[in-house]
Amino acid sequence: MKTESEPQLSASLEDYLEAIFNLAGESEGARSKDIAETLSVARSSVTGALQALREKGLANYRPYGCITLTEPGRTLAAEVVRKHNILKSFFVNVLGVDADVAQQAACKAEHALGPEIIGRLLSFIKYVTESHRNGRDVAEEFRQFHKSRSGAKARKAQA
Amino acid sequence: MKTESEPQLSASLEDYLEAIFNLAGESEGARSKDIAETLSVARSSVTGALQALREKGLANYRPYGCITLTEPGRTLAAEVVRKHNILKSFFVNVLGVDADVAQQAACKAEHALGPEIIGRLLSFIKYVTESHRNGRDVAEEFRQFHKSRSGAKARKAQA
DNA sequence: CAGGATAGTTAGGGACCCCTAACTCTGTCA
DNA sequence: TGACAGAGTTAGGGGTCCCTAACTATCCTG
Repeated sequence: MKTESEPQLSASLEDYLEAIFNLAGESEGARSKDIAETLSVARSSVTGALQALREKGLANYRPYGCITLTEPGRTLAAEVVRKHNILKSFFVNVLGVDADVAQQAACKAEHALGPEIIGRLLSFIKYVTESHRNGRDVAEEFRQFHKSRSGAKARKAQA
Repeated sequence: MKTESEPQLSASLEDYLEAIFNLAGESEGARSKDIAETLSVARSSVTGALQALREKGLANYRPYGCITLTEPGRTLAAEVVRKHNILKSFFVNVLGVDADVAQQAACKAEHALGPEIIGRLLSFIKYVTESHRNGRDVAEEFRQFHKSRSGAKARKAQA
């Protein structure tokens, strides 16, 4: 007997889950229209996704009703959000990328990386942070390194 | 006039491009069967992809003929391969992930990250490598850090 | 309460990507 | 040379995801 299979959520459905999680956090339940705006998608696409999420037991949804996540849905969404934040933090705080570039990249890459790499990335961020407290700021050192490198490149290109 | 649009290659077609690039490098032109094996895909799917790549001017292909890349195709493929290698190198040499896990993750993530982040990642690998030569091996330091952290976690979980 | 604005849904269709089954082509070996 | 094996293709179909257009429900305000 198998009431609920674990069907490897698609990247797209993960995005919907994440959006609902974020929107439902701010208010009480998400609105279809806001999900559509968040994901830059037509409202009708949201309806379809909600039906899929309901079938998988991840979202509480009935036509014209307000949208919340089930317990398993919340768990899954939280994991996606966690990945997202770890990636964004790595891009911003270690690599020194702009927040909005990091945001977009995290959104795409979060579907591609498994727990092994995500775990190490988190660990790495902690390592870099501690290096900062220990007076050997790896992130800052790298930023200097990168600046001088790319500066040299740019000068070369201009010649 | 615009003879050749640049249609944002899909992740799937990028994978085909990469496979052809790698296979054609080893011998003279790739074989459909080997592409199918490399990508774990049916042979008929390869035919479809080849037609798409030909239409985009990226692959030289005619039915039953041998498969090579055009000049623009090679350029694009080289860029994909470059991304792939940078990611894999970061996963292996900085994060200390197993080669095969890194390989798979790089394959998925390479489609998600833009030039800005890839560039910085490359820079970061160089930085870590130099830190090694300078007697302050960031990668090694991190591996120790990660080991002690995950060790502590494991011990905690066992208690 | 009526009617309009807005939100949400359904219907229908397209793009992409993959599959299996059945066919055709090609090269090789007796 | 003829026939077989294996490579490659075509036909047909399924799944996902998205869109527009048109319809329906809901809400709010006069």
